[in-house]
Amino acid sequence: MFDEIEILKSFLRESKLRFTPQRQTILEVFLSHEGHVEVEDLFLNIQKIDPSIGIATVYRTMNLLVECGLARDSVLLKGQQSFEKLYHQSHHDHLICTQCEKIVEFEHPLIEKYQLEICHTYGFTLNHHKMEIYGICLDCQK
Amino acid sequence: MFDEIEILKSFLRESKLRFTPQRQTILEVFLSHEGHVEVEDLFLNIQKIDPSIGIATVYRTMNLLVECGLARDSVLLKGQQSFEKLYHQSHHDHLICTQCEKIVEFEHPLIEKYQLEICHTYGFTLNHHKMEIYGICLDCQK
DNA sequence: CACAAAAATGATAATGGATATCAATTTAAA
DNA sequence: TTTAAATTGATATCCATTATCATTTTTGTG
Repeated sequence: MFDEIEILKSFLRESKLRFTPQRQTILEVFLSHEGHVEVEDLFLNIQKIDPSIGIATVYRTMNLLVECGLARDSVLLKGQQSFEKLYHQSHHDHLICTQCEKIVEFEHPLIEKYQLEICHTYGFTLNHHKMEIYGICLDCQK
Repeated sequence: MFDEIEILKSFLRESKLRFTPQRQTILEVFLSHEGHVEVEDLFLNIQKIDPSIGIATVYRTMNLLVECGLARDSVLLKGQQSFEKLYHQSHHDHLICTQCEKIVEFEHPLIEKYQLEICHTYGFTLNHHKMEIYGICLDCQK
């Protein structure tokens, strides 16, 4: 919580931008969400705290959070733009139920290893990866 | 080429829809593309063959192709809707250069194996998966 | 503390991709 | 051939996101 605000502050300082109450509120509400957040949900929760904040500022600020590495675009929900936390999150992949759209996050160390192999084979320098497995969860199988 | 048209035809028959010249043209142009196609590119190439086909028909037909399993939404390019072939394609994952956006398709048998393990752990029935590795390709490293 | 310059904000207009509408055309089947 | 249903293309509409702009806020300087 503390760290993230410091990261945003120093990013803004370096870019000659300003740390404003609106930006703080938006960051805090974003951090309070687990997993993947759509802009709409984010906006609703932000307005509970400060109804004067406009949707344009939310979009602008979320783009800043992506730039400074605190958030990234989540590619799970196609219709709307959505985000997930990046900093202080252990890397995880996604198991997605195709029926109820439940999302489970998981880690598998060997997948991390094989992606290195693959990069080597094709001469790529590894950056990051995304893996999504689609299936039907226990609840929906009943 | 032949198979795909038969699949579309029988899907349309079952749904009491009709196989039209426009739908045939759109399917053929779609199949002639390798990898991931944006609607815009698809539309341009369709118009070279039949300039009277409208953009609405392209969207409508692509949705039919997704419904009958010949295509699926590609999640690589976020801005525009884009598609990739599903039928007669061996399953592959993607290696993406974050600099030039080049896409290399690869397969790794062990990844197929570990996703089964993961599904078992969480009680999911496996459906399919998607994996994307991001890095910098040889050309861009120079 | 006051003041000027730069940046941020909120309201709203503009944009652009995707979908809905509708009159005209085409198709299938009787 | 005739009729009902589906399809088409043109275009209006929708809606998420971005751009614009007048106003407000912030920062830093004297």
